Amino acid sequence: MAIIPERYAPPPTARETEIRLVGAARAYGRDQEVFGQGERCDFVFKVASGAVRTFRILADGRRQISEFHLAGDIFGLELDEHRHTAAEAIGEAVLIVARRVSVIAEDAGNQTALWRRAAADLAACREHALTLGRRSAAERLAGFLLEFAERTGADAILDLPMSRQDIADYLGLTIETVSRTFTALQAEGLIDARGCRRVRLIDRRSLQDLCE
Amino acid sequence: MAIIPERYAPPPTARETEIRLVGAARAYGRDQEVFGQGERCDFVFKVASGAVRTFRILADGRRQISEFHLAGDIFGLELDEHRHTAAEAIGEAVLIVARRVSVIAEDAGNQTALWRRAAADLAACREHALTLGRRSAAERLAGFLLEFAERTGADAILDLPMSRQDIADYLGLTIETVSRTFTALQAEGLIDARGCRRVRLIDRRSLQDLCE
DNA sequence: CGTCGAATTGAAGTAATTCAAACTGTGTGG
DNA sequence: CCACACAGTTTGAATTACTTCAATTCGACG
Repeated sequence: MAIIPERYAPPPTARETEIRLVGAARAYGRDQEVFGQGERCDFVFKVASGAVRTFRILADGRRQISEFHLAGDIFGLELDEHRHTAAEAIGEAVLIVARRVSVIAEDAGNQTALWRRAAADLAACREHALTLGRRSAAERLAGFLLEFAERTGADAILDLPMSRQDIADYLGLTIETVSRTFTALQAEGLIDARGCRRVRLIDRRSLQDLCE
Repeated sequence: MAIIPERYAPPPTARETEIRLVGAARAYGRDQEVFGQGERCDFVFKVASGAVRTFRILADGRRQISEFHLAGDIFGLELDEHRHTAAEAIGEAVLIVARRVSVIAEDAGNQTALWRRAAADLAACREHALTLGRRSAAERLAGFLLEFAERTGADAILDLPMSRQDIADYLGLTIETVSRTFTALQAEGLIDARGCRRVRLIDRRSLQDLCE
């Protein structure tokens, strides 16, 4: 098949695409549940401030964090009637809460935005799957730090809102392995971990190389 | 916040949702590339017969298969201008090839279908991430066999189109571990592997229990 | 029946886990 | 203001699930 290039406007990047979402603000405390697995999904959320984790858990408690949601991110919109994932505030957080029906029952423009959002999340999830399936602990952590830096637009100093346990459950590792890997990256001079929530990226290029 | 249940029509399940897709049929041979990572994504595909793998690869060749696409499945629709994933026919396959623009530049109805498809894929990808991050080899393989059985509507006998290497790269394992795990599941009487492409599910309940 | 790629099996090695102890830093009460 | 408590983190030692490397064995096809 001849692949014939054709022109179309480059789509806006993931996080620029705006879904119209109107609702009330609500404050959540540390580790407070936003919604649980199996609940009806009648609401959609947008992070006004703070951070949220969405995750799936197995019966024996093993947890896989799907995503961390930071200020500006929309989350909690699922296809199914009931939730496949759960969500909790990581620290103090303020969320905009909107009715699901007000978001999905809209015009074609919003439908397109909806699709863009899902497609961007899907691409990110596939990248995450590659990390979980095929990368080493050091590669996972390096990738996580760079991803976080990019998302927050941080220069070199990162203030991580999440605990080591959260990072471990995001990266498919144990808390001990995450901790040891932080230590190792520091020993190699790639990062400077000043306190467990603050990290300075020293050698970004080497971190990048780690993730290929 | 009071969670007020509200009624809305249950959405059709993932694979029922039809995206209008018109295009020409094209035959692919074993392991033939459908598209590569980085290529422009001007086309969308639907499997008429056979099976396709989509995957991401790292610079050193490590591969993570994102999905297996079977008859009726649509794939290859990405948000970005360039492909983040690659696709290859697993065996002989016939695909319907449609222009991307003919799919995304449509009415609200199709936009909704587009979103449903992406949302369903996203839910599946998150489940996959849970598997890759948190499940053991036996749990992964049991889950894979059950997922395949459900998707193909097979009663007990499965005819797997993909090799052990494909399964390994889908499950984030090595080919040897997959092979050993097949042997182990057989030894425990959960499956009967008659030839490496044909599997009979004997104790579905126990397989289900393995995945929780 | 022989060939060749794919799959299985075996033995040794290793990255990450598990279990356990020590440390750190932050908030609290004396 | 210091000592204490405690939750989170780091470090250490032992274990293990999975990988790696190396032979076989299987099975499809000429």
